[in-house]
Amino acid sequence: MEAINPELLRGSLELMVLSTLFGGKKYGYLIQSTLWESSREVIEIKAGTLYPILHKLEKEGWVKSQWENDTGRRRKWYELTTSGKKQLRTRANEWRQYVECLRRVLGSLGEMSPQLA
Amino acid sequence: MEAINPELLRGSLELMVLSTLFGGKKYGYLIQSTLWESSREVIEIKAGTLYPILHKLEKEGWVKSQWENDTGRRRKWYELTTSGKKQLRTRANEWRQYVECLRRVLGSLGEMSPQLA
DNA sequence: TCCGCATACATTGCCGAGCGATATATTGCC
DNA sequence: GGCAATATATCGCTCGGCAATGTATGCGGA
Repeated sequence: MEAINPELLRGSLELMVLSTLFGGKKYGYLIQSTLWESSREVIEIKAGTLYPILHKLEKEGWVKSQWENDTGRRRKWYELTTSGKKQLRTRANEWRQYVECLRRVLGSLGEMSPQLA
Repeated sequence: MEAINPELLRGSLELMVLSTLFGGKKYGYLIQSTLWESSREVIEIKAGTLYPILHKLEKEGWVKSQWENDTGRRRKWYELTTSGKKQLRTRANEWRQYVECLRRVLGSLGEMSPQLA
């Protein structure tokens, strides 16, 4: 018995952050609001979750950051690195595989009384 | 800003166990192997995870159990209750909504170099 | 016969994700 | 002047999942 990467049984927030940065360079607070909107007001990543994730992503070399000093607001801009894009591709594929897997496991529920919501 | 049930950001193992029991009455070890097969050798729920889940599901009233005393092997059979079926329906819908949500968030990745795996 | 493996259930303790709470500082509006 | 929104950061808690461990039985092969 061998199994899938157990990491993605747990959260997919890192994936979402990486994905959001794929849309272009962003700072923390902007990542929060972008994610909130792209998920149609569903995913509300908390500050206490987001910043530690960003620090980790940087430590792993998947993003690089730069402080903005010119304008008034103090902002730290994050950008995907090459290895970050690779990581994103990997994670996205793992996610798709996991979804497909769950689809199979839940397959038999098709016959369940199909009450939506 | 309001958000979805944060529980399913975490694991979906309870959902999988409930779903497996929808296929009929089963004992712990059989749930493990059924899940393993229905997921095509991907989901390997560990004993240290499964049994605490089953105890919790019973405590919540979503399953009921009965010890098998006739045959040699000592087995505890679990069965979905009515409220358990309702719970399963709810959880399955939450899962589908979450998947749809992620699909939207990852939507922009469609243009990413489409290397499979 | 008996050793080892699969079966079968259970509990304890650890790890780590996500979050609430809190802290700090600035901008903009009423 | 005061309050909300913006912006980043850290600490400590909770809880899911799992490795490790314990116990016990049935079965096949050497």
